[in-house]
Amino acid sequence: MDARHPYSHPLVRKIESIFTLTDEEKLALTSLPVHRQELRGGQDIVREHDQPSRSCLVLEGFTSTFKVTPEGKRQILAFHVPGDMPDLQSLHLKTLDNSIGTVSPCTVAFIQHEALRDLCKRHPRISDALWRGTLIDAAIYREWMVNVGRRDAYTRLCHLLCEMVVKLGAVGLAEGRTCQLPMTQTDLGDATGLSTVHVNRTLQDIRKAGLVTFTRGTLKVLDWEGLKTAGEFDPTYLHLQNGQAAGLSPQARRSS
Amino acid sequence: MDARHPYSHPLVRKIESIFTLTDEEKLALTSLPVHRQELRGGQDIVREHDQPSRSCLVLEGFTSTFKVTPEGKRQILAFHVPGDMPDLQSLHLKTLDNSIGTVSPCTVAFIQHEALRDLCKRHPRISDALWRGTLIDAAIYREWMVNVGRRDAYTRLCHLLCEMVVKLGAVGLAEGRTCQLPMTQTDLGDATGLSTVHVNRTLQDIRKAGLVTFTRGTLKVLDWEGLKTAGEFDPTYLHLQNGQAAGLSPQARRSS
DNA sequence: CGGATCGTTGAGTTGTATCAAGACGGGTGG
DNA sequence: CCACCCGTCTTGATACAACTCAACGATCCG
Repeated sequence: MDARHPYSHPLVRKIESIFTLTDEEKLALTSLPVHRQELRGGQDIVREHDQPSRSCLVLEGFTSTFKVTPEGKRQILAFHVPGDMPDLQSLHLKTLDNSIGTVSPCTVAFIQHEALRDLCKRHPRISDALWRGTLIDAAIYREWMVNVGRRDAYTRLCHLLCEMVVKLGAVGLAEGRTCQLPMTQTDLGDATGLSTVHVNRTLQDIRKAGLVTFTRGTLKVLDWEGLKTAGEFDPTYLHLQNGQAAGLSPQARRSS
Repeated sequence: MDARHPYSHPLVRKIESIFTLTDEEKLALTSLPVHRQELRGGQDIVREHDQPSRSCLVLEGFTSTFKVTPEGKRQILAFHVPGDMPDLQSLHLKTLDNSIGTVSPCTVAFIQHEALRDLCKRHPRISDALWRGTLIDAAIYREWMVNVGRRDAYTRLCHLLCEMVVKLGAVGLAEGRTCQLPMTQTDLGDATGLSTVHVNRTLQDIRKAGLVTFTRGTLKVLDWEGLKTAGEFDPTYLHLQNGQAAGLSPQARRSS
């Protein structure tokens, strides 16, 4: 068990960042029956038009939500980090309208809808917290739409890098402003609506400007203020509590 | 009261398209205290960074959710039609991350968060129905991201027109495949991430192809199958029940 | 030491933006 | 009832951001 997180269950951690759970609620969460699974990178977890009877919780690694157009173009709609439930929506919407796959090797936990529904019925506050989580996902979609629709390639990529650093910082996966980012340039292109070639050239520009170093899997922010400005990044839409929005790790936050 | 809709309260209508409400639930919904307001077109209802203590329900007219970048570019994130609650999310997220404004003259009803929270606590099924509604909003954001990120102008606009016809059909506001669409070409551009000029030229192409007529606020679909194909339109993401997805008005559906 | 995946570069093309100006049409006031 | 105005729609000319195609270099790994 991690000293920083007295309750290691990721759902407990996540909800406790919003309000304090009672012992009964914690017990209900930690005793949820789950089915753990290890997955390689680049695998599908669920596919568009599936009608799953369970949702998944990311324990380790990165997953993405995406759709593919009839011509075979892929649009990544979201990246998910440990603690996220990328297809919680299937609890209320029978048919999936997007696919979910792993970006890097992952550990995921599957939870039956029946168990989740039971949990929500018995614990309305947990139900509300899960609802809130899906509302934040929607807020991120909104911001990504602005990104893709109205910003140029340079701004778009800076914005995405800012978001990833802050999201990872909020779950304790960024040391200072350095983090593991396993996605390929093709992934970044599919997430920002750009071609791989253009992502490559634009990343070079961002590096040349001295904002970050970013080589195969690790991102290091050299100039956070500069990156934020270049990416027009305002973290309001992530709806984080307290100092999480600063993109600092829990340790750094405690000492600030 | 409208013969087609024995309960004219828009929330009752909307939820009853998913499951049957008990009399008690209907009473709780219809007796919600609301504050009605008439608004002209082009007015803001709420603004980014507001912390509202109420949410609004569109009774008549069209509203849009949007954000504006630092350089003044606007991205419209959603259009809302009567029966929608465009800022229901503020019930769980304190600070708004987007603005909402009227596209055409509107009648809206404001409902205090306190009343909504009370309603949800007493009636978990209604709470779930509202949650479901916000999940569908998120599904629409996802589809729009594909639209803006991966489709060309022609396909993008066809897709948007398809969506509007189906959404309006589902609430009984489309006669056959004709409906009122009060947005300007600038609005369409801001929704699709295109410039006004390009929207204009592309609409001309769509008209020339014989898919629609679209002048002065009314859209008439001439070739529904053609428009659907051109727009790569698959209504799964709207998560409608029954024949609503066909884009027919309730009358047409009944007789089919 | 292949083979596969990912990153990098160059050259040529194109979809869409921008700028600028005119046409239309509905509303308002003289 | 006409003149004017403002928002919207339309058209033309030009510019450029980003795409495509194609090839080559780096790694990593079995």
